[in-house]
Amino acid sequence: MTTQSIELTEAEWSIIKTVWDSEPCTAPAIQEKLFKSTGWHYSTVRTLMDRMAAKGALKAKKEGKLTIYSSAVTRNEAQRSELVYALKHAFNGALTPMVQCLLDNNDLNEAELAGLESLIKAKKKSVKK
Amino acid sequence: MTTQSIELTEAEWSIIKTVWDSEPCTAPAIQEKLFKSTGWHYSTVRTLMDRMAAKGALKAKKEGKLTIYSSAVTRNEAQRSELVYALKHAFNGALTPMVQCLLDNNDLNEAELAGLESLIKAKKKSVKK
DNA sequence: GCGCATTCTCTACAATTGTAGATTTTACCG
DNA sequence: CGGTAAAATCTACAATTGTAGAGAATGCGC
Repeated sequence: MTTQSIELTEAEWSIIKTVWDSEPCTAPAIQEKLFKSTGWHYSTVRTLMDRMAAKGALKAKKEGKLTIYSSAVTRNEAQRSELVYALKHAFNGALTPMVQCLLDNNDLNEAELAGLESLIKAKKKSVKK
Repeated sequence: MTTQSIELTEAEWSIIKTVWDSEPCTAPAIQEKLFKSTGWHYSTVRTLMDRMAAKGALKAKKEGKLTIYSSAVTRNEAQRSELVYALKHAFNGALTPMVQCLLDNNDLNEAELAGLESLIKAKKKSVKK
């Protein structure tokens, strides 16, 4: 299994997040949804989407005159790639310092911390098993 | 305080990590240290370092014919920027899912999980206070 | 003072990324 | 059928990123 890891650029993240929320979809639909936040015109969105299809982040299928897009990577895969990138480059692959940095730079309230704690507890259980 | 957040590219990460380990330093020194892993020639490293100085990631100071470089951002600041980037783009700013993804995609042993747990416990204490 | 090694400076160039205009095609409505 | 709106195609272009060569400057050792 070639865990092919697709790196997304900033603009591509905007696109794919919108696609995830409404796939299958057309470029005009994505453009419209993104216009308010980005101001991107149709050709911009379209170019981005075609490039993403070319690099395997989206799938494109022609249906009459329309091109229907859907995602080719799941949200989880994309998130994982992003984290792997950060982990490798910024933290030399060491996860604990990464979590440390996360905790130190976001002020979480007690409830959130408790939430994280139980995530870890759950994980411990599944590891032990 | 304008928390100016410097985004580093992949190549720039390699450079700045080497600089952190030996600053103040010269470009030839960095080039030599990186040659084995990257194969980069002097001009490549030099160009990267000058661009980084231009964008505020490094400081450069002329000393006779030599240019002495040092970092303009700390490791921690750079790490934080990288995480903020991932957090914003991939996780819409939600930290818990990010940690979840981290846990799910790296197989940690019990000891590491215990380590994370105590990080969180410690954080909880400092929040409460 | 001269040559040699070291370092610097300047320029270059291809690939990727962000952004979009101009023109063409398509298909539905009247 | 013919006009119009929607969508597509094609081309473009500036900025950034990765990569480096060619030639100039500097300064040390003899």
